[in-house]
Amino acid sequence: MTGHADTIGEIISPLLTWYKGQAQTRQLPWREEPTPYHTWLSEIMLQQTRATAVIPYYHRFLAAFPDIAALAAADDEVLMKCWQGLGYYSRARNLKKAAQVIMKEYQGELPSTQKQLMALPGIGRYTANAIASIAFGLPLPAVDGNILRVIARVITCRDDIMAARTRTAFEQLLLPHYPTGKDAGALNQAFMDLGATICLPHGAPHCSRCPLASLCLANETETQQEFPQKATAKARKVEDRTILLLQQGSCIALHKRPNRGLLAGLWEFPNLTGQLDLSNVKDYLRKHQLTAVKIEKLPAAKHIFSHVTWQLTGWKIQLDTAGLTAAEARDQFIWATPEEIAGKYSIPAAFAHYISYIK
DNA sequence: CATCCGTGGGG
DNA sequence: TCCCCAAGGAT
Repeated sequence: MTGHADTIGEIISPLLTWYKGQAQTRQLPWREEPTPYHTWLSEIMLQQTRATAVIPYYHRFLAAFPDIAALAAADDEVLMKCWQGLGYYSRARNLKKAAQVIMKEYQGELPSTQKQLMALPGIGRYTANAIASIAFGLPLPAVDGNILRVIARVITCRDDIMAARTRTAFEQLLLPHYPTGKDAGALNQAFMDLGATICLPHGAPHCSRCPLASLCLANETETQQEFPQKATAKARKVEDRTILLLQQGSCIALHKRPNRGLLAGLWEFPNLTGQLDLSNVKDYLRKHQLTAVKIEKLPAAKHIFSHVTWQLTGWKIQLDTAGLTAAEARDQFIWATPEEIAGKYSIPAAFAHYISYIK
């Protein structure tokens, strides 16, 4: 791979020129005022997430938490409600934890070095380099999926881009060529824009419009589709779950998920492993000392997470007033109004689908 | 190094 | 419908 040092050196200038010439074609709110806080927040939100999905969340989050001090003092329920639907919820918790460290250790100002940034919760090597380059002008390559794809094509590298050693090798390859100051962040963002608009991850890349086309080996050999190489992903597990909409008047039972694992700390409708039939549901109600006035089967649904698939069935159950006083139900559930479901409790997409069946 | 951790868009 | 995958990080 070291044999490609010349090529890497040659892509910097045309890429920067291209970015400066067309940068405004991608209007991204975090580029308007790239303060350290704005850059940090956007980079966290953008982890494994498309820019178009992030934009509305970015605006809402900054309205709720305009600065690091506000974030450090965030109410957890409000914080998670701001993140509802964006996924990878530990990102939100880590943002708050890091904000508290920044208030305590750095007088409310985000630190600028790679080492200090990487010590903060939720910030790894990529995000540290992105913040350090964009917000502080340090010459550090932010090796993300875009850079991996672009470079793998330019030098026709067949190494598995999911392997950590490949990321390290690409960073070392780029490092000696990185500029300082505004160009550092511009170069990282140029790679991101090129990856998002020209050197596409699927379908045919737009090589005719690419500033690197003349020195790209994949373009020269018309092998763009062969890169980047990636180890085949492991098959997802499939799990059956049954969701219960327990209604008491206009209130619905919610349960808080454990603080670790999938959808940690978020709110869910009571649910059980397996596909429950009507007699199973009646057993469940008896066991919890709940009396149903009406039981209704809901349509099946499927929810796909990154590593597991839920095959969902659902039951809508109208309870009589005893539902509120049964001991186990009282301890395990809170009874939320539709307004609280909409505006207060953070309910992930896997369960939010069933909200439409309430009432 | 492998596994876990969400969601929605696009081919 | 199915599969890939997007500005990754923590354990």
